[in-house]
Amino acid sequence: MSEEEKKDENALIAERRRKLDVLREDGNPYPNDFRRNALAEELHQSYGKHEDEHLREEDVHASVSGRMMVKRVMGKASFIKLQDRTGQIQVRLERDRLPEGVYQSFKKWDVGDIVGASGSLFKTRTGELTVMADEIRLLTKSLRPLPEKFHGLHDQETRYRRRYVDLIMNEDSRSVFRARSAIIAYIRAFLDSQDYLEVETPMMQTTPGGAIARPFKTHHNALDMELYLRVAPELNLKRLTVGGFERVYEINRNFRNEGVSTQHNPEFTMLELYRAYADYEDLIVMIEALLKGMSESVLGDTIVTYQEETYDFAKPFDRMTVEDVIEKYNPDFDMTKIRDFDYLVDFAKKLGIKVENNYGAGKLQIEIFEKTGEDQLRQPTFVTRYPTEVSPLSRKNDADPFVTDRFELFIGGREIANGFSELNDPEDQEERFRAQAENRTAGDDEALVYDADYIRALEYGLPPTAGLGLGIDRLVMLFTDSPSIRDVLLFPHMRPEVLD
RNA sequence: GGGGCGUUAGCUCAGAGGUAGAGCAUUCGGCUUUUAACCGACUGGUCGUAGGUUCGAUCCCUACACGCCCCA
Repeated sequence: MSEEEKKDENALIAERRRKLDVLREDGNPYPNDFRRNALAEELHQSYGKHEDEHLREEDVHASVSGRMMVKRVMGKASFIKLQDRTGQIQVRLERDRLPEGVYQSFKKWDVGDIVGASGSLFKTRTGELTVMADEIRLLTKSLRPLPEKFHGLHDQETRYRRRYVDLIMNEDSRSVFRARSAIIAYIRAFLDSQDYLEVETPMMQTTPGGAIARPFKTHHNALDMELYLRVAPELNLKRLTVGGFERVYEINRNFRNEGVSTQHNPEFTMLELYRAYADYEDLIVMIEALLKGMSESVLGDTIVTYQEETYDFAKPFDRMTVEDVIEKYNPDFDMTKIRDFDYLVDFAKKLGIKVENNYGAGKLQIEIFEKTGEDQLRQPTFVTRYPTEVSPLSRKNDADPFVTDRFELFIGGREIANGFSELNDPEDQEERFRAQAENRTAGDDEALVYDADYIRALEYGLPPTAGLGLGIDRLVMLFTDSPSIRDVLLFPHMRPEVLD
């Protein structure tokens, strides 16, 4: 880069680029032959309690490396702090303990540079464990200044767009993503121990299905065909259950072409699992055990605090039916008319719900439920008996075919999980698809698409099965007390940034 | 899609219709146990973009972009 171009650059970056030029003259400023033998946290664990005198007697040698987050120069000696994946460790540099000229070069290094250092451990007057460097090297020159050390990086937009800077600066952010990883690892261990098989099914599909949602469309050039990004893996996972994989799960991305909000990202992560010879009641038991174990494992406590509310995952969760919820939160509702179409239409309209002409009593119930009850379900609550009309893949209840053997789990007013006994009667499924197709013709572009191969699979025989979907992002929000889904996604969807 | 708020130095933030401010960072000097190190000096800006009003706009008005929050 010419001096001319450097002038146009931010002065701070230009200054560092000049330093880089000097470093290049003396060799490679990006060496890859330094090897550390200790991590910050290990050293604090092993030697944090030792007295200075004791450390000096033992003469413990350590090689550490990481990003230089603090640099305090006091004439001929300095303290720096290196940050590695486990934390920070202080290093002391004294001019006269280092080879000729090293200290002079070090003074030109910047906060943000990646540095490796070796030396003996000691403790400072204030008791901080420190490496007294007898060797120190610059391992990567950083050209861009980090945010200010005290206030850090606060700007939400920059935190999402430059997640790398956010992760360097904010321990809170790092711990959210460690928790996310721990949650997913816990789920895998839990399911693997119960003999579930983890599988991967296509994200690009010719027929999107498995959920009532609008898909993203894309195009395959060589085959010259339209493809859809999946809205759910459900139908494929049940095909595998037909194939004899009696316990399967997939943890991966779904894509839904909807608005973006604090609760919704266009791509999000779901756990879906299917278990043959089980029903939705078995799933309810399983979720309670899963969430209890997860909170113990990830948080070390079964009490989860989210935005000033607390939820106890050690207690059995509340149970209500959809109709119970409508009754509880609509005191003026006449429950003798809970399935009366005309009454439901009037009631819905009074609530300001836009009633489409293909709505039946079941859909109207759900609209009223969502408008008046959903937000109120703060404590973990299984809501059961979802109308058949809005549950096209669920098994009808034997005693009451208006509803299905289905539940959704709500925590903090939000849907976290959705599960049901699967509909394995191919003729019933065919009728449900037809009804959905009619909705689609009527203009509902979220309705299910008729999937003839899925019917064919059911015709071979899907064993009695229970299936569950669990929203990982919302679960992570809950466990990390994050108000926005963007806080738990490493790279949340953003409109493109204009970079010149 | 509608409403509200925001966008000023690398970062965190003040500011007022009349030559743009602080702290930290940078640069230079000093300092061999610092902890937001300290002391001294200096530097750093198309005030989101484009129009408009005005003698004069970063400030007022309009549109747009991006973000945050709420609503559908």
